[in-house]
Amino acid sequence: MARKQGSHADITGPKVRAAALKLFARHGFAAVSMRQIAAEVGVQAGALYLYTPDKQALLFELMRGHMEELLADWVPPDAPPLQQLEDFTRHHIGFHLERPELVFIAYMELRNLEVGNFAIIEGLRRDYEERLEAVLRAGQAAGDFAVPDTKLATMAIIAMLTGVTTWFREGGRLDRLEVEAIYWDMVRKAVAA
Amino acid sequence: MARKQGSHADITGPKVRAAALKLFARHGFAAVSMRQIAAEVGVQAGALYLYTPDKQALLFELMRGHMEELLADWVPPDAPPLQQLEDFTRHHIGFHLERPELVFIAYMELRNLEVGNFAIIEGLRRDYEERLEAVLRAGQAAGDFAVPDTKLATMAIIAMLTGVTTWFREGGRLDRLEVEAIYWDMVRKAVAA
DNA sequence: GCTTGAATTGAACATCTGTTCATATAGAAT
DNA sequence: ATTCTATATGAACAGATGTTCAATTCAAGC
Repeated sequence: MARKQGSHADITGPKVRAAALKLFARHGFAAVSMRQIAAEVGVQAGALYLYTPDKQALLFELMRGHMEELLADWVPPDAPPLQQLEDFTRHHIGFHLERPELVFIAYMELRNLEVGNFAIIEGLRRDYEERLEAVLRAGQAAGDFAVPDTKLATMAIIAMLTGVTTWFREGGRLDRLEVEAIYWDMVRKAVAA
Repeated sequence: MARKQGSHADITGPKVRAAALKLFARHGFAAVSMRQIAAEVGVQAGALYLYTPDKQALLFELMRGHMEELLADWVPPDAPPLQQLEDFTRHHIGFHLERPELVFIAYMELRNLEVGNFAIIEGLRRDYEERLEAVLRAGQAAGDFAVPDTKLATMAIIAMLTGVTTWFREGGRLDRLEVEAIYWDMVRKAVAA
């Protein structure tokens, strides 16, 4: 029987995830203690275990949620490969710039996942890469692209685009749309026939 | 007065750095204890402090050595910008593939550096980026390249090239020279006039 | 054979780790 | 007013943490 408005569970739960996100991104999973997360939430360490079975699950759920949102948020539009690639490029940059902390965690904390959890995240990542590679293969088959190796091109493009999160600062010299345009220019030329 | 051959200091010192390198790369700086490093060396934890003032210095010296070697190992050849860029591309990939553990640490453990150490490593990294950007600017001025923004192109190229270390496996489908050639093809086209 | 001193041990330090659980609190439902 | 229960506390657990240092080892130089 759920409590009504007075209940704190609906508030504390998200706060725990938000605190873990912030602190893991800032200091790294291994360097953050459950007591630090609890302090950020404004609660004692023991209370965290009402919202997560353990510390590992806190990390895993952040990463799983991120990857599943990424996969749910982009499907290739019904358009020629070149336009699909532009859509992918702009979406990848935009999506990642909106979630710098999750991106950081998803790329840096893979080695702190237990083997089973790692396999799941790796699988989701491969699904995402596969979507881009399918676009490149289609464009290659259609003669729109000249990509000597679609697998390498996939990895190269994703690494290049994700790198934006390492230097982009809101309010800096360029806004997101300008960055998207410049990167799309480079991607387009890199795969051009 | 240094001991002669029987001395262990000349052997244990490098072993300590090698053990730290291996374990930091595998599990992350924060997740590795001094006792684990000592066990890897075959020594007790206390003995490590004959070779490093503390754990932080162990990390910092690994990163500093890596960045300084990188900077010492590549200077632009006396050649046109296009050829300088090819040389940079191939060298960056080759250098990084030869040191996967150091690369991993240099990119993942920045947040575990104390502020002063962080500033030093960041400075070295900027020096390296500046070298690539100078090549791009020269090529742009000469009309060889059409780069809308040399700073962004610098970051994009470095991210793309460094990404190779995340998937490359020795003995895989492609060898280093093939990878270098494919990446050079993409870089060349991405900046082409 | 004795002395010297670099190299190493192993115990000790105060503090922190993730997790559990009996107990307390306080708002909602009766 | 009383009961109920979701929510939270705070102490306890067994062990790990980085670092220090007196005591030990043992080969080199005399």
